Amino acid sequence: MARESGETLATVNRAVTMLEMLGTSGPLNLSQIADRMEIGKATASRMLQTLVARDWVVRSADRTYRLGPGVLGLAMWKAPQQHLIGDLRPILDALHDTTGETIHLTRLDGRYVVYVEQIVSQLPVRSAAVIGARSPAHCVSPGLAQLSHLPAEQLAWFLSTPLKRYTPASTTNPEELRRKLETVRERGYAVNLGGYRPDVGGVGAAVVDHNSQLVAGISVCAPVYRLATMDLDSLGVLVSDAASEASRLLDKAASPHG
Amino acid sequence: MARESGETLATVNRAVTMLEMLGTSGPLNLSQIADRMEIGKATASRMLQTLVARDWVVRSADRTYRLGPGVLGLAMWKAPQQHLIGDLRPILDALHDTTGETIHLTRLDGRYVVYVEQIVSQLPVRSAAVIGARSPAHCVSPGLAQLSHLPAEQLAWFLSTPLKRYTPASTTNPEELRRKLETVRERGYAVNLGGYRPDVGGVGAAVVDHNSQLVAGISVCAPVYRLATMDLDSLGVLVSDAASEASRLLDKAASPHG
DNA sequence: GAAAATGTTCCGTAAATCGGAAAAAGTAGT
DNA sequence: ACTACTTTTTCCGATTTACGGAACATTTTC
Repeated sequence: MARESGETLATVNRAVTMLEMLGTSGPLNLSQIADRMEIGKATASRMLQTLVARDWVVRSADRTYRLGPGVLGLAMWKAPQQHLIGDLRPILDALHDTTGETIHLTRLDGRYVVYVEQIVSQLPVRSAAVIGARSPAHCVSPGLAQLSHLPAEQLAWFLSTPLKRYTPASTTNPEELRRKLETVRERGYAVNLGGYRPDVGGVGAAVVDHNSQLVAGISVCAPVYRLATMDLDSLGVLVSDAASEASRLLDKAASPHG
Repeated sequence: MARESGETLATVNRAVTMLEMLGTSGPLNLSQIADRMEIGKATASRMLQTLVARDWVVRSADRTYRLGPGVLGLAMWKAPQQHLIGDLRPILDALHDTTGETIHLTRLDGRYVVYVEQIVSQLPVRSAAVIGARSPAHCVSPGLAQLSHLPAEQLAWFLSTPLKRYTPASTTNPEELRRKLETVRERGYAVNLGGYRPDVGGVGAAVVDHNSQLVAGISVCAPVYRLATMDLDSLGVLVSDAASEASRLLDKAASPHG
């Protein structure tokens, strides 16, 4: 074989081909896989054993193979999240440039928001989260923004279980929270002033897809003392516009596949 | 290295490790990846190039790598496909029992149909496809049935590029094909007699969802000599009814999730 | 139970892959 | 624009790995 630059790894290519085949055509048995890939059964057997050992492929009792939780976990959770971050990064950057504050991208997870991505303020006093960390959705601006887009049944469930108090500014009355969320929904953004950490606040808005399904939250997060000096309406419009822009961007990214 | 049975392929293991790492900790640059995996940078570079070439990894302008649409695609294929086959299997079975011929479930993919599922005839002479294989949409009955449900712009695109001839029975004139598709649309089923393989034909109909969006094609496929002995109108109605039943079933299956 | 089909292990050997070093490309600071 | 530094890519000798045919083992079918 000629040694050319840019050649790709044959074994890796074979593994990718096998996984893609199982994805489009699985379940398949060993002979079918070997035939379609035009490789020896011994070769196919070894590769399948390797992928089975890693839970990337599962073998059933009927001796057929299909994709396993290892790769499906990547495909269904990890890859979409990375795409979300990658696609939305320019919008987060722009919002950070405009405000100079810490920007968060979050997703709603049960009763919490999870911090998926952040751009940290360079100001001397700033607020920052840990990626992967969680905050109670009803106490922070990105949570409120996302809750305001929940389908009614899901919101009813959320409001039916006790709302914990973290600070004097936490909202713990379900009816009060419901009214608050209606305001957030109409206005397009949510404000939190010390609802979870007494000295931390933010302004957040929800990113929804073309079916109005909730995708994520974008928020500007800052020390309360600095938020108090800002025109919160203007900031809210800024964040809400960023979220709308994100929604459009996600639509554009999705539609070529239609 | 000792040659032991049950050893797994080192290169495949490295690729799996890399992809999992990108999923968990991505985006990462080449040096980070090489350090964490304790492999040479040259090795990491080659593997990343391979995965980038297959769209399983994408490289950003900032020289970081993250999971790509290829991995994402595994989930997209897997989820809708599994659902589709499972739900429609009883309808395919019934059609096979009634006709005794080979039944195909296909999806339109660009200018081709892809064979997603099949039930093979037990008659001594039969037609069969390979799951995952493709046939040109304009030359086979499930393709014609699905093309007849394409939105106008997509059909215009399809007709604007040359229609390849595979046999004397292939339709290669765009206006002729357009008229044919109008007939198919009105009638509810398509007939192919040797348009792709000279001795193979079929009768197909399209499965559409509640928004009249194209989902799949169902077809009865048989040797031409046997099709010639059948009442093609009756068969067409049978297939068209099966496709309608499939559409109803998919609606029912879809609405609890709404 | 026998035959056929399918899958696994063994082993010689060709092919593939490795990593260090050199070359190329990219970034940051002045 | 230039320079220094960092990161990535390419080259190539050498080693390792992975290949497939054949033998063997297991499972399925009649």
